[in-house]
Amino acid sequence: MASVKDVARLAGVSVATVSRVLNDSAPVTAGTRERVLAAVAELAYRPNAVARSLRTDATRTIGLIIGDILNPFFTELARAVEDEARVTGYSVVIGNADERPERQDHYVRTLLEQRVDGLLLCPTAEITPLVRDAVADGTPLVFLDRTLPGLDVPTVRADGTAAIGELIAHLTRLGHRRIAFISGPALLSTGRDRTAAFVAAMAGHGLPVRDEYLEAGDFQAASGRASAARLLALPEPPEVIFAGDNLMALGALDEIRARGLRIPADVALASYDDLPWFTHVDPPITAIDQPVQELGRLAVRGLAERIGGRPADPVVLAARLVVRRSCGENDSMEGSARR
Amino acid sequence: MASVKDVARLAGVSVATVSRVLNDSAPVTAGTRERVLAAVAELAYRPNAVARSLRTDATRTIGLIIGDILNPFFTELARAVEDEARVTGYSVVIGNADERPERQDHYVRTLLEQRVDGLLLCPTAEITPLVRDAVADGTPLVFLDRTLPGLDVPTVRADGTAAIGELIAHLTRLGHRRIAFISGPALLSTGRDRTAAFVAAMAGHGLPVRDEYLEAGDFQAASGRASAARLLALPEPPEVIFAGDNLMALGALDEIRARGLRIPADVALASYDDLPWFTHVDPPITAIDQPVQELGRLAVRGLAERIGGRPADPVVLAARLVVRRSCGENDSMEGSARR
DNA sequence: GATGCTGATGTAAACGATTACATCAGGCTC
DNA sequence: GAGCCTGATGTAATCGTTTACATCAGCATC
Repeated sequence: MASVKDVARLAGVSVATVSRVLNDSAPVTAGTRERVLAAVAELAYRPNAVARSLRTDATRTIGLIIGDILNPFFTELARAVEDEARVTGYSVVIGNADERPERQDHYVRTLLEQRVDGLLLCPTAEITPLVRDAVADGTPLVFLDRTLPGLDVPTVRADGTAAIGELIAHLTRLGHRRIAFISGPALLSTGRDRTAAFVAAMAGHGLPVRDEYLEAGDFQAASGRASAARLLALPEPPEVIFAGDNLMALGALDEIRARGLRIPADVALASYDDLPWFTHVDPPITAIDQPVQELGRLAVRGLAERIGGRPADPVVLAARLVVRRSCGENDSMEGSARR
Repeated sequence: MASVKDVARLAGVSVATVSRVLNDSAPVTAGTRERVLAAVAELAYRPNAVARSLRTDATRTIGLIIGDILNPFFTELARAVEDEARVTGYSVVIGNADERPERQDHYVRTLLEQRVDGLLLCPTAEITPLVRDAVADGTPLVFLDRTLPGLDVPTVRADGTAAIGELIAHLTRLGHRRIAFISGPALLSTGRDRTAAFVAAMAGHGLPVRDEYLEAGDFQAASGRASAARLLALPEPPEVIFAGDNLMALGALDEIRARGLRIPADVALASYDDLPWFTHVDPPITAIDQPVQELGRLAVRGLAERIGGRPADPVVLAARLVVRRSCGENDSMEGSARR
C-alpha cells in the first residue's frame, strides 16, 4: 500500500510537502498542490491512521461500552452516540459487555490499548481496579446511563423518579394496591435508583411494599420470566407487575402468556423503558420512556469536552410515563397523555 | 503513559528483553522475567497497540458495516459477529450505514484508513468505486447477508426461497389468493432475491401477481407503513400482506392498527425475519426466521481465512418458516410446526 | 584447548506519518 | 544595498513497538 514517500517521489516533492497539502497545514504553491493530489489519486493513496495516531497521540476514536447489545435501549443509545460522534469527527468502537464485569474489563483494557481518545462507559458492576486506574491516569471518561459512586467522573443519565411516582399514582387511581417490582441488579445504579423510587412512591401513596413483591432481576429477559413465575405462584399474587427494564418486561410477558392469564384483568404489566412494539401488544403496554437520543448526544459532547481537557457537567434528564392500557382502563385523569 | 523504555529502565534490561517477556517470543531467564513483570505492574504499563500495529502491520481488528443498527436483524448479527471475533482474538469496529450508500462508503474509507485486518460488509447499494478499489487492492473482505454480483468476494447469507415457497403454500391452504408483497430495494440482493422467490412461488401455485400488489419498500418501517396504506386503500385490497423484512412488517402493523382492521379476519400479515416479540402481538405473527447466529459466526471464520491469505468458501444457509396465527387458523397440515 | 553451539541479552533499524528547524529566493523598507 | 520578512520547500527527528543482527558467556565435543 502506497505511503507518503511514494506520493512524494511521484510528485517530485518531499514528504513534508505531501503532508502539508493533505492537511492544509501550511501554504503550498498551486502547481505543487496539483501534482501532489494527482499523485495521491494515481496511487490511490490512503493515509495510514495508525502511523498518524502514533505521531499525533490521538486516534479520533472513542470507545463505547454498553451493557447488552441485544437490549434495544442500548442499541438506540449506540445509534445516538454514533450519530453525534460522526458529525464531531470521531469513530466509535462499540464493546458489548453483555452485563458481565469481566467482559466490560476486557473492553476497557482493549480500548485503552488501542488508545481511544476517550471512553463512554455504561458500568456493568461496581468499580473494578481497571476502571479506577483509568480514572487515576486521567483517561477522558464519561459514564452513560449508569454511574459509579465515589469517582470523579461526569455521568449522563435519565432520572425516572418522577415518572415512577406518576406510574404508582396511575395504578392507585385504577384501584391497584398489590404492586410488585422486578428490580435490576443492586450493583447497578439504575437498579438501585429505580427500586428506591418505587419504594418511595409506594410509601408516598400509603402502600406497603411486601418483601415477596420485590423480585431481584438482572435486566435480562430470563430473569424477568423467572421473577414473574414466582410472583404469580404466590398464594396472593400481585395485581400489577412492574418490570425494571424492557427485557424483563418481555420475560414477564412470556410468563403471563404461558399461564394463559389476561392483561390487565388477571394481572397488570408496566415496564421501565419504552419500545416501538409495545403499542402492538394486546393490550398496549404502559411504560416509562427515557430520552435516549438526547442522552447519547450529550454524552458525546461531554466526552469531547473531557478530551479537550475541559471539565464536563453531569447531565440528568427526566424520563416520562407513557400510559397505555396494560394496567387497566377508565383512568380518566390521564386520557390526554395516552398514545 | 509509560512505554517499553520506562519499563526497560526500571527493570534494568533492554527494550528488546521487555518485548520478549511480554510476547514470549524468546527464552528469558526466570529472574529477568520477574523483574520485567514487576516493572510492568509498578508502572501500570499498557502496551500501545497503535505502535505495535504500525510495526507488525496488523491491528487484530475487523470492521463490520451493517445496514441499520436499529434493525434487530442486524443487531443480532452484530452480536454474533462480536462473539465469534472475540474468541478468535479480534476486536470489532461497527459502522452503521443506515441504509445509505454514502455512509457505507464513509465507513469503508475510515476503516481502511484505520487499517482493519479485514472487513465484513453488508452492502447498502450497488458496487461503489471505493468497494471496487478495496477488492482490487486485495483487502480481505467478506459480504454478509447481502451480496454484490461481479466481484470475487465470498458471501455468507441465508436463502429464503424454500421458506417463501412454504409460506405461499400455507397461505393458499388457508384459502388466500390475493397476496401482496412489500419488497426491499431492488438495488440489494436480498431485496431482489425475496421478490423473485415470491413471484416464483406465486406462479408455482397458479396465483397471479398483480402489479398493484407489489409494493417497493426500502427495508425501513416508514416505507412498510406507506406501502400498507396504499395496499389497503385499493378498490380490491389484498387478503394478505407479506412484508420483506421485520421493520416493514412493523410499519404495516402500525397502518393496519391505525385503520382499526382485524388480523387476520380483515387482512393477514406475514414477515420476512422473525423477532422475539412477534409471539406477543395479537395475533402472533407468522414469520420467516434466518439463522442469524450461524451467519455471524461463519462470516468471521471466513474472514479469518481471507486474512490468513487462504480462500474462503461462500456460505448459504436455509431460512425457515415459523407459522403462527396472523394468517389464519385451522391449517391442520402444519400444526406441528406452530410455536 | 580450539571450535562450535546454545541461551540470554543488547543495539539499532524499521513501520508511516507529523512537524520543528533549516534553507533559500524574492520582495520590501529605509 | 543591507537587513529583514515571508512564502515555499526540504531534512531529519520523533512517536512506541518489534525484530534482525550482533555480542558474549558457558559448556560440550573432539
